[in-house]
Amino acid sequence: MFTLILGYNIIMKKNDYHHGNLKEEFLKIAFDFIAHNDIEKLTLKILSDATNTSRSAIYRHFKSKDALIETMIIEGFEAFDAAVSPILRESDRPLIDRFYLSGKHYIAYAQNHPNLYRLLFGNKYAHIREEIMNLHDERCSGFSALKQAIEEGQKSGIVKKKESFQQAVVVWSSLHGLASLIIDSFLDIENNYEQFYDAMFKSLLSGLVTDKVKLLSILPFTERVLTPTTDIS
Amino acid sequence: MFTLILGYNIIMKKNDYHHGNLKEEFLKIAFDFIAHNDIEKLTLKILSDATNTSRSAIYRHFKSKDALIETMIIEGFEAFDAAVSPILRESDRPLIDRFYLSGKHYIAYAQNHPNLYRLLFGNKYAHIREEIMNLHDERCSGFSALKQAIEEGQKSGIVKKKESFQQAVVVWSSLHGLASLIIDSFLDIENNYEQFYDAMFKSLLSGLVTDKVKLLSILPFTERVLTPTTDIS
DNA sequence: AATAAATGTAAACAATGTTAACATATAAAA
DNA sequence: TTTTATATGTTAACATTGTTTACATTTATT
Repeated sequence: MFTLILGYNIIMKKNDYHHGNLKEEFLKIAFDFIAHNDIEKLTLKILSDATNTSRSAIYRHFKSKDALIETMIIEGFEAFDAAVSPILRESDRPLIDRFYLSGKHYIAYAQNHPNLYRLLFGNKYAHIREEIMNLHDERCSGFSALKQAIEEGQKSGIVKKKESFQQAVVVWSSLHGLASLIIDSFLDIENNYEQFYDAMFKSLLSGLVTDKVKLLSILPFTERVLTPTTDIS
Repeated sequence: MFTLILGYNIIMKKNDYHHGNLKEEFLKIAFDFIAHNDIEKLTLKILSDATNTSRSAIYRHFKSKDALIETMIIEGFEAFDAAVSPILRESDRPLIDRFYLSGKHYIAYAQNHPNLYRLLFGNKYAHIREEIMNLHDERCSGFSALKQAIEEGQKSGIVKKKESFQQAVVVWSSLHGLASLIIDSFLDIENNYEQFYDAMFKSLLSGLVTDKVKLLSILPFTERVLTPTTDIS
């Protein structure tokens, strides 16, 4: 046992050997850290200090720092997916509403968890991400949910009958691009990103939807859900 | 003077003090390096080794590593801009062709210079980029060229009369997103990115262009320039 | 020719990820 | 229960990195 001093007062005593669940605690601290800091700033010292362990204790639970990051990426994708893709599968909701809402959740999640989003989709740990997943496996369920929703729209005559993979890439590119521009602060209108998303959604929709549906479905939906856009004509 | 040995032969003699133009040589080596390697792998040791100087020589020419990166960002944006935005200003070329070509150059430049693209638009050195430029100053001429081209289209009745800034953001987001997905290898069809770009361009166009132009201008242009898309209907 | 400025070097720092040798607590086997 | 193996923790040392300080040499200026 040793005495842990917090601030100026002796607060608690703590068994310094066999922490209990150090592995989970490392992960929790790491996720807490990137909630407010860039992933690049995360060091092993931060983790050992926060757990009152030695600098090499983490190597009993992760083979390397990269292995810790790998676990974070896996868990991160699960959390991201849970926030975005279930909406696409809500078959009782109108398809276009599902597109709109899941995209909105995509942007919102990126904005609320910028460091996690960069960890998942950025380049720094791409070598790790590439090892554990690709676009076509089931772990990337968000993309396949999008593709399936597009195919559902094709069957019901709402969506143009093109290659659904290509269509999904177009949609995803736009979302990823807007999310990236927002969180990497290219767009300085910070808390009003919705105007950009709505404008982008309208554009995407006009590219996706069949001509015969355009006049029927879009306009009522536009009035019902979208924020009004400034028409300067 | 000292003898520089390259390979097994004594090739040249070289004054080891006062190199001449070390600053430019550091930059050249750095740009050459990121042509084939990630910017994160660039170390000061690589630069000093390549110039046969000491590890601290670079501090006579740059205040810090970040200052070197800053210069690279400035010069990098100039090169990127020169490859993408002049097309938008070629007033003798049809506007839609200009949109199409400059976007294509955007994607191609990103694909051919992935590490430079990430340096310019990624998060790692965002703190440096933010210090030296923002979307609204003239150094970010690519964006304002896009915005101006959109406004030109509005005047001639081709482009919908909405907020041109918003429209430009939608276009840029899509390009940035697609470029990022390509260079961060989310799309494994490496050398056939054109199908994605063409699909995206069509989608963007249908969002930008006025209804009355849609049937007149797009279809001929589509047949003239775009690669045919697979229609699975 | 003397002096100042520019440009180079060498040596040392702290921070980082990592490993090796060692220590102790817990679980399993006797 | 005792013995032993395994899991988990510590300490000390490494090389690598960006950086600074003190010093050296070349070039430019007076």
